[in-house]
Amino acid sequence: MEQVDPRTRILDAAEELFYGQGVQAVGMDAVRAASGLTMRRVYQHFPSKGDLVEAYLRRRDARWRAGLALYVAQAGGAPRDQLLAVFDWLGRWFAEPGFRGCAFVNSFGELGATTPAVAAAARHHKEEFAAFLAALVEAVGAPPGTAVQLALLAEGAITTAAVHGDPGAAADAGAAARVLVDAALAARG
Amino acid sequence: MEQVDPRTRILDAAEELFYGQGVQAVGMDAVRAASGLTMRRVYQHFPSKGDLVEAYLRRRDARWRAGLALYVAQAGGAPRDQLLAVFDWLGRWFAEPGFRGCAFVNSFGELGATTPAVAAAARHHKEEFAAFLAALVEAVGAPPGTAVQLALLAEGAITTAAVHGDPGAAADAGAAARVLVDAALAARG
DNA sequence: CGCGGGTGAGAACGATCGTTCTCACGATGG
DNA sequence: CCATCGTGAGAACGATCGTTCTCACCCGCG
Repeated sequence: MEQVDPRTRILDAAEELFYGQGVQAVGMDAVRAASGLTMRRVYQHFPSKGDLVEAYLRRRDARWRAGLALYVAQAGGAPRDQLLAVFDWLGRWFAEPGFRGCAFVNSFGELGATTPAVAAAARHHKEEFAAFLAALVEAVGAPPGTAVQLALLAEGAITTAAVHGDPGAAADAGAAARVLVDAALAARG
Repeated sequence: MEQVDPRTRILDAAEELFYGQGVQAVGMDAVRAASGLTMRRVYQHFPSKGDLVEAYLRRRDARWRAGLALYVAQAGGAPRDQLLAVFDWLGRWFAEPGFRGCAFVNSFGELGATTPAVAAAARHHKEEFAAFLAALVEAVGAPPGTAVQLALLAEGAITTAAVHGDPGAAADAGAAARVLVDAALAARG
């Protein structure tokens, strides 16, 4: 029935478990069981748990940013609408079942101090997101500093929504973003 | 020489280790060694690691909020200056050696899904911080929604400063906060 | 003096983890 | 038909973890 290639099945299982419970809380045997494969096959594709963690973060980064970019692009309209669509997208993400905050922030807190690759993955993910915002902000015609501020809002919304279990943080952040963007545009004249 | 009471020594050791490396990455024996006590004494004060983790989070929450409140109170001046002093204080915290983000967010990511007490501690910490901000915002005369927005900025600054190792996030958040507060006052004006 | 209770120091225990190995089996090629 | 190789299934291994136990020792009280 499931003809998905083994690597994908392992990554799917790892992502669900690592994200949902934390990396250290999940044993390799749980990943094996959830993937429906044998231990041998798992280690054949990922020689160590560290490799699996890195692959999990890499794939999640790519998917997350692609999903955001797609949503924003389809939001179409004026650059300003695209910018604010970022916060709509966050709100949808927050409302998904099993949402538990940013996988990179969570991994960073758990392993960042001891596993440089995890810290680097988190930094990379946040840099890419900041660059994405910066491009949108530039299209709007606001100064780069505004992009940094919007990134802080988005970051805070992710964490707040996770801890409080309240997707409404996205709307709060979006409202603040609108004020900041308009203020920056007005100041620039 | 060290006549500090054992409980404090254990909590000091636990805080440094748990915060610096993550809770799961630190074994009870490391806490024992860092506290300079025996295993028996450690378990005498904290019957399980979970108890120690909860005590660590409780004490850190109290200290963190007391430090913030003290700084803001001493900043004196107009309510608006007190509000912005919050971000000064964050900047000083970010610049401290060993800063590694919010202990509660880190613990939440690591254990929140499996340990309800940790999730509750994180929620409580954030609620108290939000309430603190709300009081300052009310004193300024801005609407409550502004406090929520400032909380998102602060939250985002903490995470961003941690992941990028850049204390400048506090200044960025402070600048955004000033804009939001002034805009809210002008709108209410 | 003797003895009971608490202590220090660390070994021991059982569970769990990441990783590797065993071994019977099934497909493949000569 | 037989030798070979890779596989599935899971046991095994060594390390580490949280927690408890052992035991020699020291204290104050009879």
